[in-house]
Amino acid sequence: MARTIGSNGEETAARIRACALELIASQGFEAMSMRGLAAAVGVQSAALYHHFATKQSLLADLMMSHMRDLLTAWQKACADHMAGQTATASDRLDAFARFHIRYHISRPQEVFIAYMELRSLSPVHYNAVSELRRDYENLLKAILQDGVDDGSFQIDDIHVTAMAILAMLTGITTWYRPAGRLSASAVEMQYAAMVRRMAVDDIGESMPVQRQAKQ
Amino acid sequence: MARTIGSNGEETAARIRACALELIASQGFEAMSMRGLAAAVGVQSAALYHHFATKQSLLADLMMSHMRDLLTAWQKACADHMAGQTATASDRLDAFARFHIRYHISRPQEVFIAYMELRSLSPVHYNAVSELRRDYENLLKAILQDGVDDGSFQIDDIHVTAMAILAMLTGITTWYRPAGRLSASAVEMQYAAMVRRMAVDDIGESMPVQRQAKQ
DNA sequence: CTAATAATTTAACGATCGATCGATTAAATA
DNA sequence: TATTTAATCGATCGATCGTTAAATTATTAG
Repeated sequence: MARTIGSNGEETAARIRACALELIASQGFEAMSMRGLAAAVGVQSAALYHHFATKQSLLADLMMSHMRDLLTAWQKACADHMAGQTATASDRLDAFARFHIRYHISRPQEVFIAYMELRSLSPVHYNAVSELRRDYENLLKAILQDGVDDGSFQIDDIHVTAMAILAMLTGITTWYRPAGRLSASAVEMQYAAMVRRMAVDDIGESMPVQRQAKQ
Repeated sequence: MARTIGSNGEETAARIRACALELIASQGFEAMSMRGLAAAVGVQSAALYHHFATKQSLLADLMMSHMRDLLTAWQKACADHMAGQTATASDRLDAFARFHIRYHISRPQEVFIAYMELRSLSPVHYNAVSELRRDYENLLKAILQDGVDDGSFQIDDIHVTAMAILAMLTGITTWYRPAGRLSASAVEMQYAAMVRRMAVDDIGESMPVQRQAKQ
């Protein structure tokens, strides 16, 4: 026999993925040609098809990987930060916001593609990615619901608030640059504060249950 | 002589623009072919070049028109709503948010294209569109700055807050559907409330100037 | 009615697209 | 070493891309 697994093929596949991320993020999926991708990898275009069946399946692979990594990273962040102990809804919302910001700032290309190239996916792949995205959105919604149930959050509509928070946070990648005026941690802090304000209405006259004052 | 101006050409150009909006919004600019656009208009592809020099200039035309219409509409909304009289920063922020939501909800395709196809523009057109976009962002920033100056807003960073608000509001177009669970006015009300919370920190202990309680 | 011009069609150019084929190279097992 | 198979290359397929040139139709001024 010969080359069983992981000799050189996985390394090339990884390089293809990395180059595809860069090219798709900068040019868009439709604008990226397989020949251009092959040239960036340093290989002939035919070699790409040894690792990915079609251009479409390459995009699906990238987006599914991103969503799975995101969900896994959040599980790990949960396990790390609050090992065993139960946290308040406010703390969990804060942790979620900070996690989302950090993760998205550290992977701008994957995030950009995941939100921009949904329409380039075939219906089957679109549904698969959408399902994972819904899972992620539901994580935030569950936190918001808990906060509403125990009276610590004042929210009109869970879905609307969740969409607003996610759009606001994900939008960071459209303007944030590591070499810019603000550090990543400063951005994280400010956005986390805004998320808190969106869920907790600290207005004097309209207060329901007893308040646990954050910060 | 013959057909001087606006006989039939402008009508066709308008139909081209309308079909292009739909196709670009659903497929993306790169994925839309000039032949496909011509078929949607009900004309041969060569006829498109009588009205637009290139595919690129068609996109630039759509995006520039959108940005100009947006800025004009805001000026008109200002003139209508607060004729002559000076409004508080809080009222102006509320008006801006509601205007932005209404305008974007009523033109989902233009908005989607304006935010998604920036990278498909040539450098020259990109700079021109970016300039108009910066003008629009500065309208919001000026309101925020006024509110900070007179003590009615509690904001860490004007730029960050403006980016957050715009991302949050513009994101509405990614999930809102006219036939959906929520009416446009309900969405407008909820988002306007969230914007107010983001600018005005109604927390009890950290209060500076006297408060004008909204709503 | 005629001349001029706007608007559109027919036909095609060169380029590039995603994808495929068979041949070739490289590595690892038996 | 012989054999097997992963990996890549060189060449190319048919389709489609944006765009153009020339011919044709439609419209209006003079």
